[in-house]
Amino acid sequence: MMRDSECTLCKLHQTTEVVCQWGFGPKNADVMVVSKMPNSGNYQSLIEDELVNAGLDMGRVYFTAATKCRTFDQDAKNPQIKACRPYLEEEIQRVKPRWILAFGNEALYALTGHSGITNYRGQVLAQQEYNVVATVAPGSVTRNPGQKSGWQADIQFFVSQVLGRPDSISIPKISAIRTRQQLKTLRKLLRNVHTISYDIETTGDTELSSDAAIVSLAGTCITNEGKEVVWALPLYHPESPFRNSWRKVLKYIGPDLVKIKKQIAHNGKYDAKWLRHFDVNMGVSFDTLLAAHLLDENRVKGLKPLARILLGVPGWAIKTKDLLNTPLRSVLRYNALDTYYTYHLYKIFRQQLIDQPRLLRLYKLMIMPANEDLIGTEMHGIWIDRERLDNAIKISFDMRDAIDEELMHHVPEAGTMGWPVTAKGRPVEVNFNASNFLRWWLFDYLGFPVLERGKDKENGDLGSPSVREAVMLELKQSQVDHPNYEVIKLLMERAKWQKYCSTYVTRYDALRDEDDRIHTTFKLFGTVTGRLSSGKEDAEKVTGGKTNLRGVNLQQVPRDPFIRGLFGAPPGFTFVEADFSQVELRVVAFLSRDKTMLGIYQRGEDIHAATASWVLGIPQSKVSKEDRKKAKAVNFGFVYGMGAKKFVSTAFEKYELVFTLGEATDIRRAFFDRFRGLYSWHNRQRRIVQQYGRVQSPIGRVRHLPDIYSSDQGVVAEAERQAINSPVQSFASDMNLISMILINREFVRLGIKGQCLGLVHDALNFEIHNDHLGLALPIIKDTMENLPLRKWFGVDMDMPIISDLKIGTHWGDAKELTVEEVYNFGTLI
DNA sequence: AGTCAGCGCGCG
DNA sequence: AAAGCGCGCGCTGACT
Repeated sequence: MMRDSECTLCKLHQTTEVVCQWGFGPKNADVMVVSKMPNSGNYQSLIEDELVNAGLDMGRVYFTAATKCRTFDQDAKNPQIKACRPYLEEEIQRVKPRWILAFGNEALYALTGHSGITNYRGQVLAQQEYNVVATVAPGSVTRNPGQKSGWQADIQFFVSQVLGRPDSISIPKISAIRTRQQLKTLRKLLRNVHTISYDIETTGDTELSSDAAIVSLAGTCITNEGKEVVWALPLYHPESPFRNSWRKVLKYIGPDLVKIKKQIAHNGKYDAKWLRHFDVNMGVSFDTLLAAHLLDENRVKGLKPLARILLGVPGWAIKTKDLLNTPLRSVLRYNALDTYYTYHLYKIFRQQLIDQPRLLRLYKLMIMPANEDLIGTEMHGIWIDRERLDNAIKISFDMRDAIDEELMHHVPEAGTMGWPVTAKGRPVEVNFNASNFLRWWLFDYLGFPVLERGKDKENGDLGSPSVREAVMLELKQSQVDHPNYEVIKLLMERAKWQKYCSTYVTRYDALRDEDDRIHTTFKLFGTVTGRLSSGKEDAEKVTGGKTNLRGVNLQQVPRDPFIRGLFGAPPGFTFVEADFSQVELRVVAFLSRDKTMLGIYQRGEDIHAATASWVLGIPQSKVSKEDRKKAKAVNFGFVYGMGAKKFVSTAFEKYELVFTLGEATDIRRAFFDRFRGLYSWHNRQRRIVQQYGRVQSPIGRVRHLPDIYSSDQGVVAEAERQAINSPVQSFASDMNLISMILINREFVRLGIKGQCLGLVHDALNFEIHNDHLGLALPIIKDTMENLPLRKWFGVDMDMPIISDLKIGTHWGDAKELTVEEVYNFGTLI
């Protein structure tokens, strides 16, 4: 196959200026660079500079493209990439490169068939006759400068692979513990070390499943004489000499293991939970993942990419999903290298933290103590009322099925004209979820108007008609006279029950342990602002798998008492929710120094009620709960940079309120007239992020915003809004985290039987023994309202902070306590 | 049977 | 010219 300037294999030839442009470079090159399309001068020199900097000789590089047509303004979609592949294959056959560097998703797809550049970048993807390393496209780096450092690291990695450079850290000698004698020696060693970096390999998804076992345990130890020793201990692996006695072996070395002063791990909460489950009370005094995140919240945090980028070591991955069928030798080597590289990352991150004392303080005072507390929270779990759950499951399914039955009356016979078919040509099943069937039925068959569409398809077709809630709401208001009007109302009601069935009640049931508790994972590295995220352990994220999934998101339990009322405290205990009142807006007032806002809080008023009374023109005493909720959307939206247009849509979608664009513009203007200080604060944040490329919360948590240097105005504006929001969201959630730590400490000190069950951004949930409520409630409230911010961080919070407490047998029906009740609980009952 | 992207919606 | 911020996850349909 030769270059064909008349090529019509795909539609791109219709719109391109150059059809089928061949690559260039020496015909015997052993390195090939493949990008999205024949590169423009700018990108070409950007790439060449990077490669030369990394030490690659351009004389051995051939440059070409995934699709051979020049298509500046449009992306080539997968069908077009496929159509163009023969040309690329022909080129590869001729040049015969050993190494190929792929830029962007299109090149990745053309070379490997994978898509999803963020998942595949920066690693060797071995193909038949050559190796591929992929990274993001140069265009995406200029658009999002935040990607630049990762992009450079990928290119450096590629070049070091091509050149076969010696690794900067040599692979250590690993002692495999295979005999009783060696086990004894290991125990002796453990008694003589002050630092260990440790890691385990496990059988399954969760330590709570009945067949859970630890396959191997490894460590990198530093002896009191300063010697590094790397060892790996086989446990449950089939080839392990300790296969049948692995728990005894663990028990044998456990006491010496836990006594080691410095315990380092990467995402150690995971390992610590497993070890504690098997009675080895291991801790984490330095977590390299958490350090990496605190130092740069945007970076990749996996051990492998960190080791690649910072230590320059080659990959050492094995298939961790199938450890029991992997030779023991490989498992032990893998396990040991994890600990060895973790130890070296520790040395780097420790130094970086020492160089940034504010971050070091956050790390020592907040991050690591919180990590320890969360181990307890996750292992303890949250109690779910089984009787209520059984009932809720029944009702949810009954309601949904009853609605389905109603809806079926409006469904014609299968195979009616136009009824959608599967790829194989069979008629699809009736499906009232957002499916092809529903779209056909609603818009074609029943004839409701299409109000909104999703993104256009890859082949250029129009996007599918949207059936999202806002669209249904619009139909509900505008189609009253439609003969099938009731279908709309039924579908909206159905969506709620369907979500309950699929996402909540059945999940809760599947995840409940034998003590009716649900365990989730709280990530301290899940968000760029420092909030926690909640859900599954990364290791347990298996797509398609329906069984044995641990972790539900405890931060998105619907407020509907029907669902929230399922969670609670077991008999003898009380559920307590402690909520920071309007904390983000208090922080906004604190940071912006806006006089009106400061006044509202200093007078002890409620800002949402104040806004509601102001917008509606009624006295604050007449503001209803609903009005206040609406005002909340106004406050948060405008404070964080929402425009009038977005305000119109959220007001309708969330509250069914109709504003014209003009009215919204007026409200927005009036809002900033009222809170003038917000203007200058917004501008200040913009200046700071423009100048430094980052912003900080009052206690020093950093948000890096390299996108501020983008050439795209939209991207810049986004970074500016993030610069406004981040310090607020970050500070508010850190206040919550610090509260948890201090409350736990106080509980321990006073022997209070109380357990923190989790954090929901600006709220803490507890389960407290009934006998200790009188003592615990004031501790919770006092701690949250009087955080040692001045002592710990030199921050003077001249702003009243209020914590509202609710108690009940269940989360969903917890009742708010008055201040009086909080402080006199013991005597009031 | 597993993987992936897009959509949509739960929470703060 | 216009632009709220921060998350996790279930379902569908296309693909391998």
